Amino acid sequence: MVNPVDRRQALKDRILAAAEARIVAGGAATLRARDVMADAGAALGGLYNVFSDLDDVVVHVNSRTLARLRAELSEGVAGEREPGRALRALALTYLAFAQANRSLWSALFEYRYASGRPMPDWHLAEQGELLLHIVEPLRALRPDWPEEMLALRARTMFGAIHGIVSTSVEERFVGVSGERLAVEIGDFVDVIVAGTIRGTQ
Amino acid sequence: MVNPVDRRQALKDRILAAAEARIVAGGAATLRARDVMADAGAALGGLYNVFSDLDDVVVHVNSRTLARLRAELSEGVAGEREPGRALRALALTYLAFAQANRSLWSALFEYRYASGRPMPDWHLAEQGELLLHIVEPLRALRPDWPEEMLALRARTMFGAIHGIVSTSVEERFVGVSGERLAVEIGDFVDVIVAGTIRGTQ
DNA sequence: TGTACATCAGTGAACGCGCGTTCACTGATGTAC
DNA sequence: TGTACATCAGTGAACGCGCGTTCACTGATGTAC
Repeated sequence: MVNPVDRRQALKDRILAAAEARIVAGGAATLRARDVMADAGAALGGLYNVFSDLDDVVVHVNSRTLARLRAELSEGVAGEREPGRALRALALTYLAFAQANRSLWSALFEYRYASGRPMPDWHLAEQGELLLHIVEPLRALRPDWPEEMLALRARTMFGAIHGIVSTSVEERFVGVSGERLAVEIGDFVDVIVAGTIRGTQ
Repeated sequence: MVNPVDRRQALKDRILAAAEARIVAGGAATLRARDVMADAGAALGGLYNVFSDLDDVVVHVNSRTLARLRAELSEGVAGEREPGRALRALALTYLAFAQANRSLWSALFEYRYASGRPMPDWHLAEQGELLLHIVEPLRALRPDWPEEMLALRARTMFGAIHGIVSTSVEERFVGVSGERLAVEIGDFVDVIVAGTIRGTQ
């Protein structure tokens, strides 16, 4: 009756949904194979039929989170014709996403494989595509820059905004209200943009 | 002959030195009580005579790392009378420290207690003092700002530089040579400083 | 100086348990004739 | 349509082990007399 490929996919989806809910509730570090499979309504061993191991499950959850983030970033800049405003919108959307998805966002950037294996290349490549969202408006701002320079500056901007956001999400140092932080990040981006336009090289 | 308080302190020091070396070699996540105590030349149980648990050892290593970092930051700005140059020096010193102490630096900012307990307050307070290094030149730049504003901006600057540095140290996205990164961060700080002087509020 | 006793830092074998992963089994589904 | 057989997704009890932490013990050191 039911296509076995569909059944398999359905199980995968249920596992990912369960794992995602568990990460939202308690963070990736406390994720347990037993809990996930119980929530997914399948036997423990079933996990290893459709994923290579528990780390693999987390990476796939991260991949989904990343896709959602990228979709929200695209939506966030939609309609911003002025590149400076687009960069501002990206940063603020990034902040809003991190605040609204604390645990999933942390898992995306802090989770490490057990035994120090590196993350799989396909997922690192996905993460790298985050920079494309920044490169575009940056190119509009500085059409004179070569591709390499654009990539480097996009990386720097991402790092800076990511750092400010994570300092806040992890509640390091003084607490700041969400609104005040948004203003702070907005001003910050404006300063960078002004400096980028002015800059000569 | 030997003062028991000294002996105790000597054991503590040996444990911290051993733990530090292990973290340097393999990161805090792979730190094992057995390895540390073997390296320290003492029995496994001895750890619990002088520290409350293994997490406690890591926090004390982090505390030492932080002290070294702060010392290097102080040294890095020494003699910089111009506040803009001082901020630049702080950022570049921070980068150099992170590059020269990858694992210890990661442990300092990424390590989490098992079972999700929060870090002890005394250590969070120590971390908070990092901001003081930034507040000082910032105040010289903008004597008109109230204390609160200085604290907020210091936090933002720290987050931004920390984010750029960690993006690099964790080797996320495109690789960049150390020298190129230093130039990038230097330029970045200059832009922020220029914007800070110009800014009105 | 010598003897008996008290203290307690230091020891390391043993405990305990959490948890990822395996694997022999089963039963539902599909296929051949 | 019916029967025998093959397949394989799905099962879950059991394995195995890594490792933090404990605790009854010991022996070196200090103290009293």
